Amino acid sequence: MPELPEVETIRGQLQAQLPGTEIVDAWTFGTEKFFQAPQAIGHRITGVRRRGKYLILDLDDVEELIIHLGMTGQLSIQPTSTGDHGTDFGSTRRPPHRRAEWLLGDGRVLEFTDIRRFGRVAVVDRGEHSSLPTLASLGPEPFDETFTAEHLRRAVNSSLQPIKTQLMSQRVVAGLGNIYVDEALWLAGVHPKAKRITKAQASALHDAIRSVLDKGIRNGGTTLRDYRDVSGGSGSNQLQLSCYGRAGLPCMRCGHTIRKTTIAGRTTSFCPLCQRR
DNA sequence: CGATTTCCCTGGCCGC
DNA sequence: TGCGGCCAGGGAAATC
Repeated sequence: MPELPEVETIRGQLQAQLPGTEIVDAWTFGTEKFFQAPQAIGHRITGVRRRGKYLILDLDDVEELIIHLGMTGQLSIQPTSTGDHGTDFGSTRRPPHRRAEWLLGDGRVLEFTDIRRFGRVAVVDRGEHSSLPTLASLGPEPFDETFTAEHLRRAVNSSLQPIKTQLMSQRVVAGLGNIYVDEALWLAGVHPKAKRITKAQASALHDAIRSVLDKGIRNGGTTLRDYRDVSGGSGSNQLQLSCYGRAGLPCMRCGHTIRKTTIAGRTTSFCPLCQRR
């Protein structure tokens, strides 16, 4: 369940290791979500950016290799010296959930493993995101100056959908998923089914969103089950969660029992006392 | 066009 | 021990 903090952690590690290297070969699992991986062959990686939960590897500043990790996607970089790969890259035996690999000019291999195949790989002209509708209509980055409390209030109040549904849509603000939405709403004291928020609530929620994401990044992400960084390491933010996954347990602020409900098809935890409608 | 629903996937876990 | 059933959930497509 990589959300913004997990993807940002990975982005930083890739940015430290990839720029300047050329992609000289590629392999793909072959199904629709991954088959574009070889289109990156022949390009040099010039930088690694992130938009929401999407990783964007700039290719010669004219194309982009876009990787979404979905629910269980993991990236790793292996040196050739491990002997992991044979001399014939194309016919190397691979683990069962490997979805794509990119052979780099210096012999290293960028590997994409994704058990449940909710991830996705795309190669597009720079900035051409129409084939990825969510990316194309993504809201502002939460740490960008264009993401303000007023933007948040206006966007939320312009729709009749519950606030959690809106925050999950990626259109109001980019990068939040189930974990950090529950954390932010709890921290701000806003009910997940609220349909209108006051200026004071918008301000509190704006700050809470930045706060929980910043904390997540500083903790190297939340590892509940599958998430690992590029080195295979776990994050530690799962030890710092205040609300997500705590249904039935006492609220860490007021002691009332955290309740569980379903919103937009997603399990939602909240404190009925701290987060009133 | 916006809102709602369904589907994609597999491993882990629970109860019998 | 084995197995059916359920759950996790981001995003895209289909439907309303």
